[in-house]
Amino acid sequence: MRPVTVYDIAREANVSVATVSRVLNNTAPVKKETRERIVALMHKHQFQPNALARSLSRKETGMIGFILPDITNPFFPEVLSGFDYEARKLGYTYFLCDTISTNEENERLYDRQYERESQYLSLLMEKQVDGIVMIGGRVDLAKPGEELAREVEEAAKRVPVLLLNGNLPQTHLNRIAADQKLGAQLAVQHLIELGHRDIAVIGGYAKMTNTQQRLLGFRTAVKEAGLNVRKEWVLTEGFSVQKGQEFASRLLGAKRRPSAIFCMNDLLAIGAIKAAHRFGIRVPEQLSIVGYDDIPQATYSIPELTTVSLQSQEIGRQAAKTLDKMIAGKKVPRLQSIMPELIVRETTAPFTEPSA
Amino acid sequence: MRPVTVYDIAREANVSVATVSRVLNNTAPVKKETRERIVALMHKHQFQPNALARSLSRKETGMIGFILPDITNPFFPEVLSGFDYEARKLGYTYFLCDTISTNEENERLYDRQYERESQYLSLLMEKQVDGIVMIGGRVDLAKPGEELAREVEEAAKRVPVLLLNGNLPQTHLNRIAADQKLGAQLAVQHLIELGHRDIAVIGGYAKMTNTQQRLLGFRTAVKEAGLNVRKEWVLTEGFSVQKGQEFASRLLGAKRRPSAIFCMNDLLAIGAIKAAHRFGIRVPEQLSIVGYDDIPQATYSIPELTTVSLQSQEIGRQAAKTLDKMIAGKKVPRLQSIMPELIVRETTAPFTEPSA
DNA sequence: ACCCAAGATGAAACCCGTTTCATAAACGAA
DNA sequence: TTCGTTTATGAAACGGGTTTCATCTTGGGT
Repeated sequence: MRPVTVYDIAREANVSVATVSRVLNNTAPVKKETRERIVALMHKHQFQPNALARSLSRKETGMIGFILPDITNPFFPEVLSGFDYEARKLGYTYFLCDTISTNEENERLYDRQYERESQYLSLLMEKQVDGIVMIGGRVDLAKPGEELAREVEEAAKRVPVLLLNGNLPQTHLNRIAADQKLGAQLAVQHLIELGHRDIAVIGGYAKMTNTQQRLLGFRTAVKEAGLNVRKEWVLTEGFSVQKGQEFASRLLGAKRRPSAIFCMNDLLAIGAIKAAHRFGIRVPEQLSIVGYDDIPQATYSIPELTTVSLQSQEIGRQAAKTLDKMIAGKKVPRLQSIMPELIVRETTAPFTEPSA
Repeated sequence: MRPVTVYDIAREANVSVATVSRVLNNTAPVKKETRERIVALMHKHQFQPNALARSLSRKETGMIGFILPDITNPFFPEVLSGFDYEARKLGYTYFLCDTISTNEENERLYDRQYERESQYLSLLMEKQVDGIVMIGGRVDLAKPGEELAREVEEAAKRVPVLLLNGNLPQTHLNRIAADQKLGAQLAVQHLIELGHRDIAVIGGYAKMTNTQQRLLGFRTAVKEAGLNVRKEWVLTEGFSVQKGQEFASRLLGAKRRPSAIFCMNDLLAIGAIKAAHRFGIRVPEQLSIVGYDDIPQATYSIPELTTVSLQSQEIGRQAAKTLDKMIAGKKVPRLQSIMPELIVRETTAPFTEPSA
């Protein structure tokens, strides 16, 4: 059966479609009696306005595109859940756009991510979304090719675009980002206060803005304490538990080993804990570990992770609110900083001289 | 500036919009020369067809609604990622509909879930999605009120609806589900083969189909082995790490304690490991633990979790493929069963008499 | 009793594609 | 050369709402 339309209602109520539209949207006064008649008919037929038609003429859809690199990385569901909370309140629905590629074996490949982002960008514009938020991927690449950046800027001319936790150098797009440098500083200062002097960093990707920022924070904190950074204690290129385990094993297997490890995210930290366990090194008594992100899993491990909270949910919430303002044509600050916060749990302890 | 439309292209190319539409969709032969002229103009103006208008007349949108209870529960991103993979290949975009409520303090509330599901159901129909997939929530309630079930059925009359890992009694909706009973049996049989005779179960919600099925599997396996189930060793109502810790603490604090615990999901199992750790009980030497779901986090813990894999990604993939068929009007089996698989890792070991 | 503003409503245009139907031209077979 | 197909293309309707503009009532003020 054909769905019922405003025309059906209008005909049966002996009014024009204009009047039906008016009661539907409350956009002009309608005689009480007429209104009631129409409302009654709508209920009777379970009338549901066709959002496509409505959006087509209104030129607004209430739809947003949310582009992220990998939904199975627990950091993103956190952000998303904050975003969802506000977006829902504001009456938006959103398309989830995951840019990761997986092959038939479910292995995650990050190589075609930028291509995916481009595809989604234009797909979303065709779908006439009211706005787009991007997190990770290209947004977090320190030096994207001219072309990549231009595409995003091009999109931003047609529809509000908001970047989360990243940047696109040489563009001036609105963004919300945690202060990554500060976050790293917080973590490292904490270790230093505990008396650690031999501190390693693991993880991240050298090309990423966020990684560079965190590394910068690390270096700053270390230098401020009058210590220096040992090259072989800076291991990058990776963000997974697997990688964390690898990196930490390399550190712990060496003749001279650090007494503390700062990890670029919690997944790495979890891997580091596992590595320590394999080596029979007790955490935090013999090795302190700090993570980054404060994903829920940070409290699942034994011992629970000391980490830096990026207030992921908060970023998501702000994103929804800000994008809504942009859509409404209001001014919003070019950059909103989110303050990271150190969460001290169980993987850090005062430095003690190895008793052996 | 106003986006360019088929009319703009048509005018400039001195043809009618019909012809433009034809080259756009390749739906009828167009003279080569004309086609090239049009294509050139499209590129020149970066023409992007308005998906709303197209969908409005085509009566198909390429949009799907994906309703799930809580994206921060790592099981769902897994399913979603499989779904994403196939859906993308098939040319669909999807709305993510999270039905959880969060209050300002970010606490997750499950109380208004069914209400949310209803809202999303009608929202999605208004948006004219081509299909809807539902997982968790109402779909997993053993005895939904008449009204709740009817709503879903009502929706299913207008648009293909596919239920994942659940059921809606008294309706005959298509679904894809792992054999929950079998999964539980696998887990418990494994424990029994290891020599365990005192086995507890924790977690789940008594009202949920999945919980009931798993409980059934548990009971079946136990009885088949000639053992019996102790009431105080069946603790339900919860699915979180927190709850797992609570339940396990209760079991381990009692005078008589089980030698193995079967957990209704991995989160609970992680909680159980933590509890054991608090009690100074070694896993798996003194206590075997089996989880359920095989979320990625199952390998993050120390020791790594023995668990039952529901092949979450596979469920997601099947979902996309099946929904696509339904949309195309093809016949699909009413129920597709996914075989669970036991993944033996490190939290289970042969039973040994307490040495004390 | 008279006028103006506000209330109530309809006709028609508009949003931007797709699709049907009709017509004209080109092509190949008889 | 003629007829039946294809090929090529346009006019117009359609999908289902919103919105502008015009018209006709009413109600309140004086």
